[in-house]
Amino acid sequence: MAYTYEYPAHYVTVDPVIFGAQSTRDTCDLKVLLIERGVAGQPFHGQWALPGGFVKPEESLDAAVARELQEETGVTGVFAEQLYTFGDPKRDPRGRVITVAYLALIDRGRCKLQAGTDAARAEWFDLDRLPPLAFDHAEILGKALARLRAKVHYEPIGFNLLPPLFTMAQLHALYEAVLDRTLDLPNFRRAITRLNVLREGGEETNVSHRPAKLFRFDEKAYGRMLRSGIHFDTGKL
Amino acid sequence: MAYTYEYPAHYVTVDPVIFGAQSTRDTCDLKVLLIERGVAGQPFHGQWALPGGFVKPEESLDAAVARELQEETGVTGVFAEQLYTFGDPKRDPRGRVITVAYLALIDRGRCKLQAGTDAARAEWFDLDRLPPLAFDHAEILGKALARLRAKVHYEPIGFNLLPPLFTMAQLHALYEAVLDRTLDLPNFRRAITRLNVLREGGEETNVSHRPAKLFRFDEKAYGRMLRSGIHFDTGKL
DNA sequence: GCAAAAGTGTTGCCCGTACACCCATGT
DNA sequence: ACATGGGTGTACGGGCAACACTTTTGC
Repeated sequence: MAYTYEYPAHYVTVDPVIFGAQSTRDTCDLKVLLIERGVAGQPFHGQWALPGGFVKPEESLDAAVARELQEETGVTGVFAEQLYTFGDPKRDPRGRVITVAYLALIDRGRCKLQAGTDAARAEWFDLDRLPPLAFDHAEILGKALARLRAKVHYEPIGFNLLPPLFTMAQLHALYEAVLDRTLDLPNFRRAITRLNVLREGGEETNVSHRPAKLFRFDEKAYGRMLRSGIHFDTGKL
Repeated sequence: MAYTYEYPAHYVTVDPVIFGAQSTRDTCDLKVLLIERGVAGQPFHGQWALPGGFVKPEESLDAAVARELQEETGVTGVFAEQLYTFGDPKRDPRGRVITVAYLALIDRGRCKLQAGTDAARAEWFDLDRLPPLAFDHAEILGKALARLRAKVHYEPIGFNLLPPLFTMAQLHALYEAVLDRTLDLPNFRRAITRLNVLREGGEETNVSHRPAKLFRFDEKAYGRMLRSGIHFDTGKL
């Protein structure tokens, strides 16, 4: 290396907040993935925490998160976006650790939970029944949930949280779960349709009523929309 | 220290993108503060860059930014919010440096520019006449500008960029400068007034036409609004 | 009185909301 | 035929956009 610095170095971790949805025909429950800290002698032993890990020397932050996500969920290509960086000097009792938090979204149906190296077990938790969390992870989780709710209004979330083919009712149930309030289904349908980011993909079968159309997210159409400068905007939904 | 880690450490810097506005009666120009890298033998010597610096061991990220801002502008209490963290392993040729970028807003009238320890000089640049920037600072600046423009729609920006007392015309000119498009002044006036975050503070004098009312930002009213759960929303302005 | 800039009124239109209503399928 | 959920039509209201209009000062 041609140059070096005369400055102090810091430990840096990434902490993804992983929201997972599981959809049935007309319900959707949204949970968050936590791990139980399993190394005896370490602070917060036995408490629940976000499934983070240290950043390796030659690894970008995004790559570090992708690696952690793969280790925890067994799935690659999980959606994740950077959320906020927490750098209070006292946030880790062992010394200074700066953490870059991420927001990750996944369909729980795709996951095979695997406890990581320093976790006793991994589990999905309801958002209104969270255990006490280690470090400042409660604050991080709060910020992630706020971001998720804000995101709904200007970006096509949900498509990461659902299976590839889904019905309007499922998407509707997901939005209700995320926003924690009811949404008029007819109006929701029109609001989404207006965006032109869905492609039809067949129909339900074997239901004792009119079959629902199935949709898939049209990433190309979404890309075109962004490039053409038109804002994705679901209004107030 | 009771515990230590067996993991690699990283250098961490903060890089504020400092936007500064200068208002006359009916114009407003928005510029960004850059420094010229002044230490011979260091990479990007002689090029322009964001005025960042290393985070000290016992210092929070916010404190590090506040310190940098004070050093560069001579002003304390400058508005700054965290923007994004850039951690590509190759972003600094000397080795791995992770940087936490901040968005800072200030009234240029308050600034006394001071070149920092490793800067030859500091200067305000027009946004459409930027020099080539060192490191990945062009990307950081782009992200900061996008955030500033998005912020306008849901938060009372501008009040950090103007003197304590200002006219509607000045605020209007600022919004036009930030968004880089024209806004109907009568409608703008109503949109702002509806928010109830301004207090009247006298009138202009010595103008050869009807004097404009002067306003100041009412932080208490804004705080009350946030706590009561009402969303600040300027609509599409 | 006139010019110049501050500030108000008015109208049309779009879009979010609420809710009544029709459609397609299995039993 | 009827129950069940999928999907469409319609009418009301609030807010943004455009622009005509009135107000207040200095000269």
